[in-house]
Amino acid sequence: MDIKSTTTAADIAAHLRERILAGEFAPGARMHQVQLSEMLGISRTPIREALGQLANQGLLVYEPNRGYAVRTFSLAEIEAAFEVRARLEALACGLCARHGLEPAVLARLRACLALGDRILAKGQLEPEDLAPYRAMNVEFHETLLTRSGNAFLGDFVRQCHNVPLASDRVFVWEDHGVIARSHDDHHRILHAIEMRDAERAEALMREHVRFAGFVLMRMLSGTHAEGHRRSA
Amino acid sequence: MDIKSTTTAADIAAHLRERILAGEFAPGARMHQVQLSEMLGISRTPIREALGQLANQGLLVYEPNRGYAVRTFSLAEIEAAFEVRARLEALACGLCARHGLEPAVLARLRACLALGDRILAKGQLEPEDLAPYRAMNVEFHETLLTRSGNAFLGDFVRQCHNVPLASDRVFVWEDHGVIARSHDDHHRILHAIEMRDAERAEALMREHVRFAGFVLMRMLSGTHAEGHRRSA
DNA sequence: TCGACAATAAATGTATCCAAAATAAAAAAA
DNA sequence: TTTTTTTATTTTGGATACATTTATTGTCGA
Repeated sequence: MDIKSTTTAADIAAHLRERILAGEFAPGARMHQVQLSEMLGISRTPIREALGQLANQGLLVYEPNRGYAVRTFSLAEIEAAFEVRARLEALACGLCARHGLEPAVLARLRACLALGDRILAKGQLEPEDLAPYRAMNVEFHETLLTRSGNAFLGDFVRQCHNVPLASDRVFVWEDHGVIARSHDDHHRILHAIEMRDAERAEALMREHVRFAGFVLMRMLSGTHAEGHRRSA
Repeated sequence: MDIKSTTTAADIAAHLRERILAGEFAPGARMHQVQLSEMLGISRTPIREALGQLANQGLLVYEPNRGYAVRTFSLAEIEAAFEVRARLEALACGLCARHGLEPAVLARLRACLALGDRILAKGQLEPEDLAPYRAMNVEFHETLLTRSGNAFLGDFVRQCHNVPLASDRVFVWEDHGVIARSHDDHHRILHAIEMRDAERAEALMREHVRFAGFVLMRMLSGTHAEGHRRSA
């Protein structure tokens, strides 16, 4: 369970981050420094630095003289994270539409849409298609964030993105209808960007993220069945 | 130049943060660990932890094997920070209007407005009124952020708030007309919240912050001789 | 049996030491 | 003189040792 020999604090943080998001460290679990240092074969100093980074990224909580623990996110916090994401990704989208995107970037986004189309055209989501679709989805959103020209958006959205991942790992986006609807959003969003319609692109992305949040909340809470209204 | 004897890494980070925002460490300046440890009379270990925290908060930049340096913010980044702030504070404002605020909170906000009214009623901003007005302004915005019920908003906005402060020119809002207009915004914002008009509260706060950003950008991009360092 | 207090164990916080990398400086070659 | 190479110094990164705080547990007393 040791990591590669060239270990810097950032590497350790990334390593632990993966394992936390994978659910290997349960929410609320204490992150003992000596235990981790023995587990990874590294001294406590870089471990501490990595834990501090993760705490500042919001994945761990820290109490003085009591150490770090995996942060637990309430349902309300997950909802709050999606609310913020919706606004920030909408802003990124609007910025992209406003100042326009380079042809190469647009081509890459269109390629994302085409891949999603191919996967969804089967009418059913094969298990082996899940990872490619997720990667495509990440690239689509990340591209808009980075190409918005506003560096804060990406940083904050990534922090928000961790929240549901760290809370519970019992959700899979396997519902074909939900994904198809979400992917249709992508089409309309990119179209609005190409048309340089910032207002529309912004509104579409906001609802797109809010819809994802709604679906996730429904999966996590299990009972909320109230419909999610979408504006055209 | 030493700090209090009970020094934890968080204390050191706060201490350095103050001094960075006060302009004591110029943007781009390297933060030498041994130098800081001698300056503060503390060993390097907690210094390193504090620097890591500040870097994660976005006040410092870190390069492996080259250490930390005070981050420099371009004009575009300052503008970007205001753009994000505008959306996030608008969201906070809308949330407050949507779910309503407790009477005690509303009373506190009204007290803020009253204080601003008293200060502005003089027709001219006295130097001794600047600090109280600024404190009032901070309390007004912070209250809405914390009472929005969305913890991410406060965290992110505070990070954005550091950006213009960390630029090497910090300005005071000395123009009576600008402050009067800004304070009038406060009135209209609170009124919208009291009326539970979330849409309007959101739009007002968005424009309010954007206006502040616009004014600041004008000051920063114009002849920098007009600016005044923040007084201690 | 239950609670309070004390002693032990464990974990965190800090300081110091050593190694590796980077920067600066000095010497050698063109 | 300029460039390159080598050496020395500085600075950061990691490991270990010590101090302080917290948690656990065991004992005593009511």
